[in-house]
Amino acid sequence: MTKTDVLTLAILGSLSERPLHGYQLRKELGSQLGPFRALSYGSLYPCLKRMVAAGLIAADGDAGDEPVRASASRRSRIAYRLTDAGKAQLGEELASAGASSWDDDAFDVRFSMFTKTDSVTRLRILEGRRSRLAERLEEVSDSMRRARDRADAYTSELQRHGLERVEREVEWLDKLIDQERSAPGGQQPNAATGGTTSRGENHA
Amino acid sequence: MTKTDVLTLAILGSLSERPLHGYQLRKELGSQLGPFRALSYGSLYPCLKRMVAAGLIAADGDAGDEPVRASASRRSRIAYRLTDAGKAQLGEELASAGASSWDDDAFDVRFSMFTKTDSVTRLRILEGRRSRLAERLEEVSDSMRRARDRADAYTSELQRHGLERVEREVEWLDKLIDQERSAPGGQQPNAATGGTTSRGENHA
DNA sequence: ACAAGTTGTATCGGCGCGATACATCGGAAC
DNA sequence: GTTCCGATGTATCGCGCCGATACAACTTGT
Repeated sequence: MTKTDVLTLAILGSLSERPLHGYQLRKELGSQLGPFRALSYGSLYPCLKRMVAAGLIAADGDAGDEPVRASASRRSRIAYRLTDAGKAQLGEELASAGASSWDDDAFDVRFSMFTKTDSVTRLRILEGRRSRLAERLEEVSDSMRRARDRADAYTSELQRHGLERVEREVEWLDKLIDQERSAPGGQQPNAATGGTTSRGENHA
Repeated sequence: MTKTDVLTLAILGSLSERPLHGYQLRKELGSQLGPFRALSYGSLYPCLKRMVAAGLIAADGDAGDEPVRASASRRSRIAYRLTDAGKAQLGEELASAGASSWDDDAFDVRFSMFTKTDSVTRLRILEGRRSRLAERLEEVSDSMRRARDRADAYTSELQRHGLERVEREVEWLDKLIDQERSAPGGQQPNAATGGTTSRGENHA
């Protein structure tokens, strides 16, 4: 119920913009989350099926993507669109900020949908992610201290590098948290939507 | 045959030091590759079974780990040790430097076993990894250039950060490659260990 | 006109993960 | 002294994800 898996959430997000079929969806998500971690069809299509079965999305015969070439026998394609249940689920998910929002695999997805998220939730997720990373920092340095002599130079170097990588991400998050605090409304370079965002309770 | 999967390789490496049972193995590997990506029993035990079936390892009744408390009914544990076939497989794998040595998930494992690897192979793996990362760099900047206006600020920021991360790793590799070139014998980063490191056939 | 590449949907086997279960042992609490 | 908790230890189940693969129709280059 409350356990929307990451891929489902990502698809929900993409389809909220416009209907898409599988192939497009894959490209979209692939480049959204960086070209690495490109999602495979072996996960996509089964996931779409699950979502249809769950009533979150519906399959239309075709996507209204290319207004040109109206008649003739179009290549077979299946366009998916959000149902009301899907929209509801997405909204619910976007408003939430639990541990599942800052796990390794989930954080990127949530972050890439931040324009659809209100400022308070954004901040909560950013901070949650930061504290998760801080835990890791502890674990790694502990582990390095403990293994001081036992570990060979290459293993140590690997750990050192891993530690550094996490430290960098913490710095990145700190920067983002700062920005979010100083401009909670939804201030983005090229999104001039003067919308519904802040009402009442924001600002910690 | 030639397709040794990553977990198998990691286990082969750990067991080459001394016999271990599952629980120890998990800790060992977990801290070797950083405390994150802690390997689960749901993969470990099945993998051990596969390896036994393949003849790479053998199961003894007990590990000779704690010389104290000789008698009595020891807790049930199964110590695994490498067979000759396992040693051969490990040796073969360590001498090889194919694409499977610098994939995302495999590289760390190979790197953490570098003390067991000769200098020429080390350099090949390091350079292979570097060029893989260089490809990614290209892909990401392409993707960012292409999505210039379409992407919202958060998605762009995510991509920018991803790019930076890859750049950092390339720098790290460059440093390592430099060190490896200037001290091919078995010299390690900052290890003043005049100790146990190289014995036997080092230096190609 | 024909080949080659791109778009598009779909499944299969296998593996890794999280959850879970169940036993034993050491030590701390009371 | 006994009771209970947490670490040690082995094992399995379901399920999601991946890589490989197959197949079909459209598009473009030559």
